[in-house]
Amino acid sequence: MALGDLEREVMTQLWNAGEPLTVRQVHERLSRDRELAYTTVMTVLDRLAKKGVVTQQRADRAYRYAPAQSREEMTAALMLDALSAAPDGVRDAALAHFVGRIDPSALTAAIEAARKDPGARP
Amino acid sequence: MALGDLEREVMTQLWNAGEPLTVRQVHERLSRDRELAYTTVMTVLDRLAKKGVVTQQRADRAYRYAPAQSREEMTAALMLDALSAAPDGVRDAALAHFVGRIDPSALTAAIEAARKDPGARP
DNA sequence: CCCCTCTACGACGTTCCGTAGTAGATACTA
DNA sequence: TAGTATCTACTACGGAACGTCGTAGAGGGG
Repeated sequence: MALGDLEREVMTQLWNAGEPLTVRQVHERLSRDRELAYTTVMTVLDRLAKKGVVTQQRADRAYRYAPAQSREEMTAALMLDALSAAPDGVRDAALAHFVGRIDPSALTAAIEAARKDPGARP
Repeated sequence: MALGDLEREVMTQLWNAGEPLTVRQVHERLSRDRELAYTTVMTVLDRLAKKGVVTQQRADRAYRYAPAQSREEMTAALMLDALSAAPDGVRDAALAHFVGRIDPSALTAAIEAARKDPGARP
């Protein structure tokens, strides 16, 4: 699921917050950098919810929005999407190209981390 | 660079061909499956060229179009884009999630292939 | 009762993309 | 040489996504 620029900024706020935020809270955080109407943030959060990228929970009168996935999960999912777009015969070569471009030590660390963390299985 | 559906189909034809193709050739190949105006294919190829995803070379009167990158390279680049979109602190965890989801043997094969093939260095 | 805060819904401009037509240049052919 | 086929260049149009916001209406607090 590709996100727009503002949608990504909003997601960043939600991820950084670590807890569900209201529209107002997101708006406040974004307003530190840019000037944006309250309803703009509301629309974006609503669209993100309809895409399933964030979840809405009612608390008091206001909704609270939380990311449906962690930033790591979503990033990994996007990488997988890119890889799956290639046909079977190309995937191995594509994967080789990919690993050829990332820091080898980061890769081995990631493999180690993945091996001891069962939290990333389909 | 995200591509549309038809753009991706055109790229597939170019990649499969293994040599630069004219608009007419791409049109013929696509016409085996679907019905499409010649100029539609031309427009798509032109847009792909403007995006830098394919290169144009004039041969005789007609342009010949070739992919700017191999399919493996483009796929790897897209994966890298997804990874780079995450902020520094998240990349390692995202990478761990990613390697946790792909076939481990495919991964080790890719590492092996990347190690002995110098063709994927920045 | 009035105001403040929320959500719901609609709207508008821009950009991207699929799709295609027309015009004009060039080349081949009868 | 006149006509026809082939190419590119330019324009266009409709739909979807997205950034951006306004208004209407419901409900709580002073």
